[in-house]
Amino acid sequence: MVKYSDANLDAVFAALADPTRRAILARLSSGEARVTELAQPFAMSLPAITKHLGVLERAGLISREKDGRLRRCHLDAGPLREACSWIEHYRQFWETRLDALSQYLEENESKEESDGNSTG
Amino acid sequence: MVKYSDANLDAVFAALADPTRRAILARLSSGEARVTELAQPFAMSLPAITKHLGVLERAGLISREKDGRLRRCHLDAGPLREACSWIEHYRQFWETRLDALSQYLEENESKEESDGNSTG
DNA sequence: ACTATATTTAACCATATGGTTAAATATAGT
DNA sequence: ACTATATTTAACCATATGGTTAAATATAGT
Repeated sequence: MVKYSDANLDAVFAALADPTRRAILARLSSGEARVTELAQPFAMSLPAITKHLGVLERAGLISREKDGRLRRCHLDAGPLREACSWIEHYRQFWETRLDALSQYLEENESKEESDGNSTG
Repeated sequence: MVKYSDANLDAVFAALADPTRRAILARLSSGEARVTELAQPFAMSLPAITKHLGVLERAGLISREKDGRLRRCHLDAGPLREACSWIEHYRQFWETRLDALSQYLEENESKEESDGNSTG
């Protein structure tokens, strides 16, 4: 029953393709924050953050609410639903280990814990 | 227990941000295909497709196997796992309807079917 | 060897992206 | 009104992206 547009997916995935923006979303997942608060952890100018917020807002992932001279930003996770459902479609392909890479990663993850094998 | 690099997520999400590339992945999910086969549905030159395949390959989402003068491409869904798990992290935010947008969309979806309310 | 087919590479172009600094805007506090 | 603070806008820059056409490369088929 999905009726979202492809264009929306474009914007959402593009927004997620930047580590600064993912970090901003992560931050907002623990509650709303003002722009300066969001900017604080980054070695980047405020205008750069404003731009990132613009990208996130256009993707529908956050909204900004004016509150006096500051703007409170909060997470709008809605669009992540369609992104998730797009990716989920491929779940079988990494879960059933149809691809070698996934298998390789699996093995390495286990090795990290146990490491009892002298395969090398 | 995720240990993937951020850079990898960047590449994966960026790769997914293009409708042509998502369509290519969709196509490959029903079995491997040659470059010309993949190119066929698109009103776009072959070199453009080659570039898209390059982006997908660099993101680890496909691999190309040389087979005579043609190249068989196949899906490597592995990297989608981390992308999925990143997004899944936010699942609560759209499922518990903490955000107004998600709620709004929900309502509109139901309204499409029932439409018995005269709330306006 | 020659020709056709499959694909990539090179060179180019327009636009988008991610950053900067300086200036503008809006509100809060006096 | 003046000053400080929060944020955005404008102008700019370098690089990335997504496309093009023309040429190169590799293999298949004769």
